[in-house]
Amino acid sequence: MQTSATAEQEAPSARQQAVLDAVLGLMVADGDQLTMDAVARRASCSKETLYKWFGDRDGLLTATVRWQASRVHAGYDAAQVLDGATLRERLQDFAVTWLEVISGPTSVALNRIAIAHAGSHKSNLGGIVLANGRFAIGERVKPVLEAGRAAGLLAFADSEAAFRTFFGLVGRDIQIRLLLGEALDLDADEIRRDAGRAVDQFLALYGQAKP
Amino acid sequence: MQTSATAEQEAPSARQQAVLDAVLGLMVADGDQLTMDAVARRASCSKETLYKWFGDRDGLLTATVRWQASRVHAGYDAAQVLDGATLRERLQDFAVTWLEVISGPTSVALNRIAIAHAGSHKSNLGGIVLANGRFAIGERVKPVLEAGRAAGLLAFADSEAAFRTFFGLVGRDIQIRLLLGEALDLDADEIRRDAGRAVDQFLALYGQAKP
DNA sequence: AGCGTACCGTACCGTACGGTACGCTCAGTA
DNA sequence: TACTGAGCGTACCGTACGGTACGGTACGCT
Repeated sequence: MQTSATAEQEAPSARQQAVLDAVLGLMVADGDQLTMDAVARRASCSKETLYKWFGDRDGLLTATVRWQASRVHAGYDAAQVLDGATLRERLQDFAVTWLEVISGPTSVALNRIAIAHAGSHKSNLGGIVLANGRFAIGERVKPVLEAGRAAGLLAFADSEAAFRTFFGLVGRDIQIRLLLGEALDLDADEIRRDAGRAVDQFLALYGQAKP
Repeated sequence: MQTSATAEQEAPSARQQAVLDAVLGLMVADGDQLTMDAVARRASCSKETLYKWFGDRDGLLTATVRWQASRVHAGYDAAQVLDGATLRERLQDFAVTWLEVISGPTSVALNRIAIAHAGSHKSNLGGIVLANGRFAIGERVKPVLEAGRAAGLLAFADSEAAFRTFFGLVGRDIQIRLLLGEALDLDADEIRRDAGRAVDQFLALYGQAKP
């Protein structure tokens, strides 16, 4: 039996990671040049090895998406008691991180691939990207919101709905514009300002003065 | 000289429109079955005619995007003096329309194609989609916002920034989730509720009691 | 009637790409 | 040294698809 890094959920070996990085590199460099030949050439490996490791093209893409996803997750530090400044800071961090992710070339390229794939329903990259992007951050933000509510700093009924508003205030039209090819490069300063504005707006909508 | 519906900006003939509708139908039905053969078959026309009319595959796609765009635009009724109820109503209309558009299968399919295309930079469908989607609605909403400000109902410095916030509050995570393949069908009721919530939030952020 | 034009249907061509086969090298092992 | 297996490079196969060519038909126009 060969070592498929797709069917089973084994972590890819170092060599395999290098291959997946090559795939990411190609995606970023030129989205539609993403052929098995090109991958093999760039990764200096043989196509046969690619097929042995990843099964087929879809398996390679899936493994790549998972590999990238595995790098994005940071620690889930559970929030304890919050004061207003800490809450603001935590939200600001999330907003900055999210804006950095979605405006990064890797994320743009990966989302393009996954979206193109979502049209033809085989092996849903879209689901994986959603699970590790939009939903993963939701699961990380919602506890913070709930801690904020527990501390009397926020008021909302449904944390999912509150998070979605936060998401909208942070992302606005940025992701769709990038995906559709607009240049639009955000520097760190602009991201910080954007994140700050989003947090201010969110707190204006959901915050309440501590009684 | 042949009648190219691409190079020049002539409106497509009725027959050509039928062809473009066939393309849209194929896009919606099965995104990656979008081959020139399939289009010709579905439109009951010959491939040669397709090439004569649209130049090449890209030209056909471009014409299709333009054709769909030409159908979305509604009238630009200039806003005069606004009272609070009218402003809210206008914003609600925009929000409902926008949500209907982005959640429609045609929009999803078209955006998928355009986004996939945006990876490989030839003939930017992405630009056309942006111009006729995100930016077109921006140009329609901003005058309303400015009229609202003129009437003392809204307060903001930058109408573009205010619009982007509105855009984020309305769209939130819906478009990206749909593009990535989540099922997520919104019925008319949910859209109306969503739009209402977004407008409430927007007014909470930017509204001001009339002095 | 004769001719041109527009178009349909279909056959065809070239190429790019997913997937496979095979020979070669080289490290590890006994 | 001989054997094994992993993996590189390359050649190869089949097919799908973009694009072209061509015969046939319907409909003007003169």
